[in-house]
Amino acid sequence: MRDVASASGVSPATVSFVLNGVSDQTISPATRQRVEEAARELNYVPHGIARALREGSSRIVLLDLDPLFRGGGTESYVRGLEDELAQHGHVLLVHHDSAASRSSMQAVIDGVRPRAVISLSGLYGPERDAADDGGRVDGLAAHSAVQVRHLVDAGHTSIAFALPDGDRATRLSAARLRFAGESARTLGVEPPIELRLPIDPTDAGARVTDFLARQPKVTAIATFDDVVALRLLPVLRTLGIAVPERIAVIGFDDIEYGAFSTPALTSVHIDAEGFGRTAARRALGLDEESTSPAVPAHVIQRESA
Amino acid sequence: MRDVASASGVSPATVSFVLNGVSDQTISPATRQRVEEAARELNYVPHGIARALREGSSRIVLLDLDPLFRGGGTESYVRGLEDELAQHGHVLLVHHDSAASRSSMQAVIDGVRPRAVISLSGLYGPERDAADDGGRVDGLAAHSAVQVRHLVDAGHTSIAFALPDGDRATRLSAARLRFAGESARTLGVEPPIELRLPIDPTDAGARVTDFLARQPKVTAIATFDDVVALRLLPVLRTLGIAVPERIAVIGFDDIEYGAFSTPALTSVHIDAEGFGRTAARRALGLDEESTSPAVPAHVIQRESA
DNA sequence: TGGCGGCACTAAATCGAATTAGTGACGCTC
DNA sequence: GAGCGTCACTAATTCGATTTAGTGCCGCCA
Repeated sequence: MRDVASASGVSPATVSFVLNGVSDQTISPATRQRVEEAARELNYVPHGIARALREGSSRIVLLDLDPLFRGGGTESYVRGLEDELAQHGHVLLVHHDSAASRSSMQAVIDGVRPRAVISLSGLYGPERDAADDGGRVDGLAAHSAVQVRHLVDAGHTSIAFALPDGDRATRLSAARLRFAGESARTLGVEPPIELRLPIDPTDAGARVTDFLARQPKVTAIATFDDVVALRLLPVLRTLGIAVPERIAVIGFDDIEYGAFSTPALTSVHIDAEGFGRTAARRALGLDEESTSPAVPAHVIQRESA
Repeated sequence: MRDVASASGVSPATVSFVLNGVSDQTISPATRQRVEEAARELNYVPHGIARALREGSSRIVLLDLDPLFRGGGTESYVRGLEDELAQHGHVLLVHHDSAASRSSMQAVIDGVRPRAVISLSGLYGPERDAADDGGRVDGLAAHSAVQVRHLVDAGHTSIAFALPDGDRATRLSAARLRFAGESARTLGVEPPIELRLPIDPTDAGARVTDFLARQPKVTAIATFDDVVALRLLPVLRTLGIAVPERIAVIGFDDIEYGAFSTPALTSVHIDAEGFGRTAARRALGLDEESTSPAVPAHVIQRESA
């Protein structure tokens, strides 16, 4: 900045005023132009660290991402966040919160002094004290409702909810199951019955056979996400269970491969990018938290439900 | 820091000396202890931004991650990086380099002044001017060789290399194809013939039928990764092509689901976490770049090859 | 012609740590 | 007992921007 100042024959303070467009300072057009030109000439870029020191926080927004959140629209969510932040001169950085480094989050925060932290990690616990996620969790509830409603509208009254077996995504899938239960209740049907699907297709087949024997009234399965649905479909096929005639299946996320399964997977499309944008705007304090975002979800109707 | 200084009755400089263990300063044990205690008491954490300003760069290492690198061991790679960096007081932050924000990378660098940047994005172009990746690319070449050698050792002399159709991962898959070609040549067989596999299984079936009609001598297919292999297997099954009898298939990455396909997928296991650790050590200048890391790959022999 | 207000800037403090150049006190030697 | 060296610290500068409190100059009015 000092170089720019001396190149344009003014003081560093003036350069700062010009480059930041400080409104309560009067700068003559001539000076303004000289400074701008000098800055361009020397291709000056503000030193983010110095600025952060003075301002108290950097222009970085931190996303605390649990491996839990692989897939499930997170990629789009990140894209939305990043784009929107870039539009306001901020930058998104992701901290991948592996179990080993759980404690490192504080170190990261102390190290970068981010403008805001968006934490998806602690979001599904009972406390919900993490930063605002752009309504993505609330959206999840609303979107679970869309999934269940599609089945109920089609006449199903006894529904199962399939989620992955093992402890990889327990908190998130527990939340989804809860949301599904709530919306079922609102729609006047029984809450979905939990069906944990093992990874091994043989085990899964046994599990499904057993499940359907115990729950003969079940005619539809909503799944945790499309990945589960795409594992479920071949299992049902091997068992000779017709989809959607005997059992209807609806996924969640609308991933690419869903269109190519047999039968093609009906799913719920979620505008994760929109949630990302909202989260960004809220993190920067541009939107009111209270205004609930109208990020819609809709059913992608294909063959399986 | 000033608080710690006055609490322990010394100057800020002394606090800095104590807390950073500056070696060419003599501090009396008594003082040292008083300072350390005061720091603990006030739970003082160094202000990363201020430190970064003084030192010229922050204790952040930036990973520039292209969506290209979804999967394929990247998750483990990140874990390895993060763990190793944490061990040396550094922190990993990931910049998700979406196409829209390609230009934002410079902004990020100016904003955080990272200690090092590890860029996987530009790594497969002809220039290779990006930062050291811990030998992951070179590893990729070596590991491609492992994949091809397994087939050659089993007596195959005419090999295909299956990669995803579409332009999502072109640069990376082109590199893999090249590496496979090189190792085939070294082993004295013809370089693998490219087979692009469309996502739609029907299209894929047609493509494979056509391919095998044109290349009747092909008896084995090495794939870009396990995901491609897991798409290929059902396609071959539908076409009535016996695996591994008529066509052997070997994947790459050793993902979890590979053990549960029919037939179970033979694959190459890669220690991506090890590459991450190496990349971290190199980024911090702890290892020589020249010492080639002995991060091994080995074949996970199952049924498909 | 003295005083006042506004314009267009500048000087200097500030953010929090790291670091260089000292400084006072003490011990030791000749 | 003057001089030197070591020990155990401290004062003050630095990093690069932002920001507050001025300052000099000009014009205008009484």
